[in-house]
Amino acid sequence: MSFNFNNETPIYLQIIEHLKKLIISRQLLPNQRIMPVREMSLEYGVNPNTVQKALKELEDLGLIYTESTNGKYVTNDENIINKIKDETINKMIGDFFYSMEQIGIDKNQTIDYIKGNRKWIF
Amino acid sequence: MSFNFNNETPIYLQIIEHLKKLIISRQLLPNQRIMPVREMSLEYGVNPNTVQKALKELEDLGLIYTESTNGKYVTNDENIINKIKDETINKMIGDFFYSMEQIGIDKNQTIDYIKGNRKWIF
Amino acid sequence: MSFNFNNETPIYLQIIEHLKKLIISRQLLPNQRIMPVREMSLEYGVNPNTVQKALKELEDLGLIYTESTNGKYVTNDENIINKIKDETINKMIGDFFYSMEQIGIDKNQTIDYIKGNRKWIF
Amino acid sequence: MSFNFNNETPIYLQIIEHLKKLIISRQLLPNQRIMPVREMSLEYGVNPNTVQKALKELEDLGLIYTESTNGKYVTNDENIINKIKDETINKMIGDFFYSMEQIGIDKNQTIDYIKGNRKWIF
DNA sequence: GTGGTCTAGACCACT
DNA sequence: GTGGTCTAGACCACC
Repeated sequence: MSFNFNNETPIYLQIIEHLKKLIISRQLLPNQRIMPVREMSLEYGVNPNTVQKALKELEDLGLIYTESTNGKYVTNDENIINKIKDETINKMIGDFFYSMEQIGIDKNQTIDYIKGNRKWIF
Repeated sequence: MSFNFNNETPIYLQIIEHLKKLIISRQLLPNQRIMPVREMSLEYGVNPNTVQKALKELEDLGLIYTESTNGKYVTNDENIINKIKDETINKMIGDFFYSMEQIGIDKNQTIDYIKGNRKWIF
Repeated sequence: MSFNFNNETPIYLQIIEHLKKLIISRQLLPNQRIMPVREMSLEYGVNPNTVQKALKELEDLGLIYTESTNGKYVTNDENIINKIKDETINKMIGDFFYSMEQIGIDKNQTIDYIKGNRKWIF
Repeated sequence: MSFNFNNETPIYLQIIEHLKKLIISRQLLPNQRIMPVREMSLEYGVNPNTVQKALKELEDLGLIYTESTNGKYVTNDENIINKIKDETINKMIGDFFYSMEQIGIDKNQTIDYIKGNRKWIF
């Protein structure tokens, strides 16, 4: 895995977001074992404590659970996953509308663009 | 004006993007005079050369023009403004869809979210 | 390389014109590596930033491209080179006719001189 | 008269070239009285001595003559005028061919361009 | 070692 | 006071 952090956001938050995305996009499945902290810290190229801090928060969120001495696993609580997924999606959509409003495109116009009533290329 | 730069992107590019948004959102109107380079550098808290570099690129883009010894002005060429606006919108929409795909939401699902066939809060 | 700049034209523009000539006259070939910025600045006897500015504009023109951390190279796009070459030739011919008109020789007379219907020495 | 000097060439030489052009292009006619030195120095915005030096050289060339106390006049010797005109034309044509050779266009190709066997726009 | 960015500060031309 | 150019020198990311 190659990974680039940006400098503005604390690294542990970036790791949280990254693992969140892996879980809600089903690249990490419920009850799947998560890579050990030490290994993950090597992958990310950061201090194990930083990874530990990120995993702690993910566990607080309920996205992972710890089987003591056996490692950490993705939750099998689909409700939690879907809740986080919805929150993530809502945030992304909200940010998107906000960005569009920043350049003078209101919500209805944005929806028009998306629905193709207005043309665009990408 | 208070302004926070992030560390990942060159300052002059952030200035370009900021001024671009002001122009395409009509917060700066065609033929409107732009703040002098030195003054703008104080506002942004950066070196005048950095502002100069950003404004030079905006002039290359055709978004501003210079009246020598008098100052710089927003272009009165609506076509240019609209072209840049469209490009900006397309990029934002493209980035948005890409981010959604990153968490496993394909384009059609994204459109469903936007159109409200799926619920969300923001 | 010894080089004399004149005082009327900005140095970076003179560097641009010089490199342009080297490229369109095939003294610098497509994909040929260009001297590093720092070294070139020593050759020209100017500040590296000045060279940087010139090379940036040549890149904007499409005459050179950058391989990040490796150096800068002449474009391999023959169309660009020929386009710039044509523009340069047209400008030189236009300037020449204009100069001749300044001393009362119109275009047809100039062509007569060139074709040798009128004699001259050089 | 508005006049811009460049910084590379001595001003008196630029004045010489300017007056030469006026004479050989027949904007100043044989036996026509030339503007007094003091007046001309005001027109050019330079020191009268500088104008004086230029006129002295033009007189050495035979392009003007002095009627003591009455002023200076353009020569009525058409041979001199034509000789200088030819020299000027030859120099301009030579310079032009040289510039073209600088970008890899030899004399025959240049003539082709001029005669229109090759296309150009201006 | 490579290009790229940025600062601090100077000087110039123009008006 | 305006934009534009230039220098000297620093730091960064990339490999």
